[in-house]
Amino acid sequence: MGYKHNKENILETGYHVLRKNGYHKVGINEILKEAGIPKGSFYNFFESKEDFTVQVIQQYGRSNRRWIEEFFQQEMSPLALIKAFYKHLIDINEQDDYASGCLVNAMSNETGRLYDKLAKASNESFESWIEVIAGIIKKGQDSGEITKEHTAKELAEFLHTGMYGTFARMKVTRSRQFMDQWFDMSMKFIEG
Amino acid sequence: MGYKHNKENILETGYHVLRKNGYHKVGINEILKEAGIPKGSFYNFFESKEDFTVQVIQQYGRSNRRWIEEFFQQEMSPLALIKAFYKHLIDINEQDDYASGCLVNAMSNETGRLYDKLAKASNESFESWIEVIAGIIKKGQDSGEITKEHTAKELAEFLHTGMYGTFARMKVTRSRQFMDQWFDMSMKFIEG
DNA sequence: CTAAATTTGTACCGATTGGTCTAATTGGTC
DNA sequence: GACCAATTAGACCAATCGGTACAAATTTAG
Repeated sequence: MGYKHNKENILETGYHVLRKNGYHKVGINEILKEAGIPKGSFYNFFESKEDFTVQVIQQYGRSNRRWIEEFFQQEMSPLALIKAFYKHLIDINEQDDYASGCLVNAMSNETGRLYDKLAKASNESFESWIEVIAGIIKKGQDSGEITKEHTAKELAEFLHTGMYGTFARMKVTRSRQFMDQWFDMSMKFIEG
Repeated sequence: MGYKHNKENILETGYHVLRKNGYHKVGINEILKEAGIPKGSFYNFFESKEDFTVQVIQQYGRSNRRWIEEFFQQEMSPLALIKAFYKHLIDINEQDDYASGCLVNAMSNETGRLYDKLAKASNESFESWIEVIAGIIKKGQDSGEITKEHTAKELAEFLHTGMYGTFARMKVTRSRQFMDQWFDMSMKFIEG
């Protein structure tokens, strides 16, 4: 049967709260209230706020990797897949009213140099996504759609960190203008 | 003669503390202690923590713009200036042990969608820098060194937001590897 | 059915948060 | 020297911070 609460639901709630507000703005009590659990349960499952956040990042890292893999199953050419992928991410941020960006980008910027465990978790999630994206880019290089001037991994990192950079602009301008502009320029870049 | 403390020094202290730790991690007391001033003086000069941070961003925005303008006074071709500029920024971050990145990037990501005044200040600082960088890029386009495939402003924004994106990676990997990689790819991009 | 183990719920902890208040002091101007 | 405004100093505030303690409730194992 299991008990009343379970880790996965708390982590899911934590993901939403942390993605929107960042690490230091959010208190444990806010997560408890949002998830509807008492403090005793939280500290039964998690050692500390930092340990909790590490697990939030890890769970999101895994589920987002699965999502990316599924996205790339669609019947399109590698270049078309990459374009559809990043266009879709921009759309998601627009629907979110430019409120959050990516949890890993937010955690990396805010806590990456402050807490080793959060840095490690953020880095591992990022790298696991890059693996998948680089895989598709490699296919595009083999078919001649994508430039061979740089390795597939370099191109994947260039694209994904480039998008992260636009999140800062997106949040202060509350607009997708810079993301669209980045998209056009970046896609031109990888086409060679 | 003036009184014991002055706004500029407090703002300067605030810049260092906020750049390293972000907005929500830092308490007023930490800034007071670091700047060596009592709370009464702080709230004599500033209405609130948010008002203080706005002024920190504004003062840094102005002084950094002056610094960029001076940097571009050096006797080099526009393309060489752009390269020297971004290489220098990477060097600065290495000397800082990858601890901080850029205040405006940090504030934009952490607070851009949370506080209107901080978003406005961050945006204005960023745009004032882009103006100067785009000016040099324009000269490079006129002399044929830099691609005309995109406008000078678009290229400047692409470069600067791209660098911001690598700050997230820099902070979690504590390395300049990604910044160097970004530099090589971006400079190839603007050369056309 | 009982005993052990786990989870739940809440009261509580010292420390810190952003901010207020007021009295004393300082500086510039008649 | 007198006067007033600005500055300085720090005690104080309620609210919240991350975390602990522990008893009660519940589930699982034998």
